[in-house]
Amino acid sequence: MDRRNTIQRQLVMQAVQGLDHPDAEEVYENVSREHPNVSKGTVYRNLNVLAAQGEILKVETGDGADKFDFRTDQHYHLRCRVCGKIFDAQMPPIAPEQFLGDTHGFTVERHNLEFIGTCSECNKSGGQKNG
Amino acid sequence: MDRRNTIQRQLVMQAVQGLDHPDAEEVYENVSREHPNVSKGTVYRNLNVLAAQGEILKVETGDGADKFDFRTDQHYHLRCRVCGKIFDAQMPPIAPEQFLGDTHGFTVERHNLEFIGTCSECNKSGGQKNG
DNA sequence: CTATATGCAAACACTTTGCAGGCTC
DNA sequence: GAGCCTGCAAAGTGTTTGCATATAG
Repeated sequence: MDRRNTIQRQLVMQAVQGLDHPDAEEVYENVSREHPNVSKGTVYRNLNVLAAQGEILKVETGDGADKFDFRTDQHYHLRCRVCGKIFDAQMPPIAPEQFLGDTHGFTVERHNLEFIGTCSECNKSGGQKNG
Repeated sequence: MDRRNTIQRQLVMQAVQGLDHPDAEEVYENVSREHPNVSKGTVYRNLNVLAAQGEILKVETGDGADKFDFRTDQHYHLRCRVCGKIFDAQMPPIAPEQFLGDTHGFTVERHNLEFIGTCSECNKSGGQKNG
């Protein structure tokens, strides 16, 4: 766990902070713009390192590529099922564990709550998709 | 949308009903046991058709392969971050939308709530993993 | 009969990894 | 200067798809 503060790591961190729920590809493009020599493998590795350290959040949507979030406090997301974009939900953290019955030995560590639907952009363009 | 009730489709449906949150691979193995000629592509296609028709539920965990669920009523899952298995949560459906503020034009259609942690099996074997 | 479904294999999207050399501390 | 980190490219995992043929309705 003896981590080093490489240029590449800093660039990846800055990209995540400067973008809105980017995926690895978007982070790579953003970093590449100024530093074309940084490889995609390094971007993936650093995203994982930063997420493991808790400095960023990996958002596994199960719908295409994973997204990354500079907000690490407990919060929830809206996910558009048409374009896949993620938005922060305006909603306070809840304690759903209080409604949870017997878990049969399962130890709950955290929870995810996501709202699925269509974003305002996709609503406009009438872009529908089965769902 | 003129669907046909093929043997393969029925076999896939039965496999999902007979297994506990299987992924496509498990469904394929289960079907193959008695019908080795059924191809994996057909299993994937039918899982998607059945999910689109609402006869089964596709559970996108973002952690490895998608899982499938014969329960289609609103309910929640516990997901083990060590072995990836999914369990039904003992918890009534909630209406989190009532806590949700301005969505800026995003139309919410449904929500997912999942609890992440370690299952009783993995607790026993002391199988830890970063998390 | 005809459109939907199948089997097969190749292609796909996203992510991880082995290796030799480079850089941080 | 020890060992984490990088760039590159290849490999890995899970899923979709093009095509010719088969089959449900």
